Amino acid sequence: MIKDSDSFFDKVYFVARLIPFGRVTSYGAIAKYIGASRSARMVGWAMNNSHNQKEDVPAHRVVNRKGMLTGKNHFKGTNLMQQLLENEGVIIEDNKIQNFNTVFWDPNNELDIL
DNA sequence: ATTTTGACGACGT
DNA sequence: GACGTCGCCAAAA
Repeated sequence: MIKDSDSFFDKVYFVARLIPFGRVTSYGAIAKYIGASRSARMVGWAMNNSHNQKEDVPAHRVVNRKGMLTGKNHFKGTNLMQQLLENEGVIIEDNKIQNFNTVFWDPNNELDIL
């Protein structure tokens, strides 16, 4: 479970790793869940830094609130992020998740069922 | 040390 | 709904 002693970044990584296969969430949703609703940008920054983490973070499952793959240029290839998502059954077209409403996973709504 | 730049998002116009 | 502003705060310049 998340402890208050965990740093902001650690919380972001923790939540990101909880995203189920084939589901996605938004930076803002994560930020809100960890108690920093107005710091969505920091979540994005955390993702950018996620490759430094010991355990890999499924950063490809995190998009902005519109469901657009704004961070795809931060991945190796030009379409790696999209590839990974489509591999999980997510429909993507023009850098945007088509079935966003169905694959969206909000930790605030679904994680607190624990 | 100061300024700019973002994987963002909520609001106001 | 498109567009501009503002808040947010860590890095890089």
